[in-house]
Amino acid sequence: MWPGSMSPYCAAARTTYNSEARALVDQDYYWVTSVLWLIEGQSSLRYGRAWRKMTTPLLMRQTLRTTPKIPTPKDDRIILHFDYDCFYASVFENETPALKALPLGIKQKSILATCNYVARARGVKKLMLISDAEKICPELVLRNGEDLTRFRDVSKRLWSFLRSHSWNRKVERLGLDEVFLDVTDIVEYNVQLLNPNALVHSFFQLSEQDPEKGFSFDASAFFGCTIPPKRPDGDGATLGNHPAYARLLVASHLAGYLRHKLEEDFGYTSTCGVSTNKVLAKLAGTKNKPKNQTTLLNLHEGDALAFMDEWQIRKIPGMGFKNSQLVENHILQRPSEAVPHDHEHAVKITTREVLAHPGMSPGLLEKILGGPGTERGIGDKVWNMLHGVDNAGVKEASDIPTQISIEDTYVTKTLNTQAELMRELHALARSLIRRMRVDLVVAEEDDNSYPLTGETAAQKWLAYPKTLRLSTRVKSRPSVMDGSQQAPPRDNYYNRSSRSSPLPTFVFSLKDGIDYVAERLVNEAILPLFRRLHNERHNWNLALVNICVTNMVPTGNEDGSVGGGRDISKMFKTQGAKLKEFTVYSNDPPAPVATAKPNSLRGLSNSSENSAAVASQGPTGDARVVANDHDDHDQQMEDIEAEGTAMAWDDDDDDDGECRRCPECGQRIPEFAMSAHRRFHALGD
DNA sequence: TGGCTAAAG
DNA sequence: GGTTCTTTAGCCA
Repeated sequence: MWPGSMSPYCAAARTTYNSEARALVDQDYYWVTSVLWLIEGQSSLRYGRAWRKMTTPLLMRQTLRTTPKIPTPKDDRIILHFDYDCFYASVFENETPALKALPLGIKQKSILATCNYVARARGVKKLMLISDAEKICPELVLRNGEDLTRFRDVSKRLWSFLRSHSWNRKVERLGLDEVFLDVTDIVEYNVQLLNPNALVHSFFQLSEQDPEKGFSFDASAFFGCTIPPKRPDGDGATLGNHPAYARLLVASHLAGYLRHKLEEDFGYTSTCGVSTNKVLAKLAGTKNKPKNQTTLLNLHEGDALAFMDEWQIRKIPGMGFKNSQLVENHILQRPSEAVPHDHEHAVKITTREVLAHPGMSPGLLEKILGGPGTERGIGDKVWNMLHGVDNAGVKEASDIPTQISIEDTYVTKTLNTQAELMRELHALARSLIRRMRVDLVVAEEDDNSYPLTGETAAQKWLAYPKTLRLSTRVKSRPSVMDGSQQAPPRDNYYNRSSRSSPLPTFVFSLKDGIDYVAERLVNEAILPLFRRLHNERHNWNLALVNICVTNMVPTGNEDGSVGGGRDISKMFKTQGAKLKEFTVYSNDPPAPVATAKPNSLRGLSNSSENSAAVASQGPTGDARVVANDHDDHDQQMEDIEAEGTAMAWDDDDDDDGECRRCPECGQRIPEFAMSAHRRFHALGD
């Protein structure tokens, strides 16, 4: 298969790109002089160039005027893109293997979030209405996927596995079911290891230290599919004469191995794309789904472009609905009002058509897509993407999410009463605290360094979120009053409004139960925010409530997370300062006569367990400072309870004066919250 | 900080 | 009859 005349791979693998410089004159591109190229700052001595052939002087003038720059492909990286096959469905199938043989759909409220391939074979599609799906496939087995916990857990496990095979920690998760890996280093290392005389019996070393750790593979062929399909007789590029070829080939085997392990060890089949940047890897992967992989052989200038040509621009990651439609409207010379704007109108146009459009250039794209409020440099970015050039790096793995949020929608039955609100707020707050403890707390390995915790299972926070945010969305009521044609504003994502405040530090106490912390969070922080959003005491018509913690301050530790936050006592001091602001703010509107204290937790907060231990695990070990600070906060919180909360539903109070003692916990509960409170007891955890 | 938009799965 | 639940990122004032 390999001509004997080819040079040894080891030498070839070290060949620089200079030796690969080539001109592609046989495509209908423009000629641009290299001088022009240099003037434009696009010079590249390392890479070959695509020369665009100009056929007419007119075109030449046009080209020189608009100077479309053909982006320089940077193909010195190797990127893998993993996509777990119908992930949500697979999670349920792994829990209950009998489901594998049945058509399975995962629902979220009234829509089908996803379904397995058995269901797809019967015509069921993702994002269908449940009612439609059941019509098409009455035997469809449905599972509820509104609670994402199980998916998050599995996603994290699979991600950790992939991460454990990375040398550079560049392992980026996209959603729950996709992962990018930059494997340039590990692949390059293994290319050097290839023995040209024994390709069939190659060994892939997964560890630089331990040469035994790895797997055998056959380097005489690609693993999985390739684009273009590899002809058995070869097509010129070989392991010996093309470095990118060797890297992609070796990478295809790594991808195959990782996919195999994901399936064997975890039970998840996946699809993988192998290429030199994120966009290409992701697109390549979609060519053979499910349970397969595809390596894009973009070995020569123009290969990436040829690959991109066929794609509808809407399918290119990063090209969303809005931008695709703007481009299509321009190409088809269609006024933007001409297309139905309400529903997602399919954008059909392909990369080829866009690039063939007269005068197309980064500048023109900037004109089409740019403007106030839009991303700067969008023209260049899209232009590059259409050429298969994507310089975005794979982000380094971080254990710390930038934000944790939890929300629920109330589409059929909006929230209107305080009881309903309290019930939902408590439920959301409990989920949030649970999530914070799962995602932000880790076991502390070194137990003697924290004698002050006095706890058996030493745990600590990876990061402390500083900010709490509450967002709501109200469902617009059809206006009965005016018969005008004015359509009511659409109830969409963007009709949210939000308020934020510092996150009280008691949420970091791991000693207290979730319910207790959640209850306090609702009463002491979320309700005040709610009142800043809604003056009315009821009839808000809430269609959505979201609570979110963000603004993470890493505690700074061994795990490679970005530094800062070393000194925890300092961190709590800042929080203290913030909390003072908070207190002031809460009192800012002249506090009304506090006749009653709705939601007061005084009964509970007097109990001795309540004192503290917030951050007793702080790495500084400065217990005194921390504890003092915390006491401060407690005091402030008491203040807020006494005044802030009472202020909250201020003015004309007719019913909030009455509080009753809960027979179960003895807490004083305002009348309106009593039913919610009882349910709270009934639910247990 | 908060509003708003866009995109992703 | 019905569009879920998030996360990230960017611009603007």
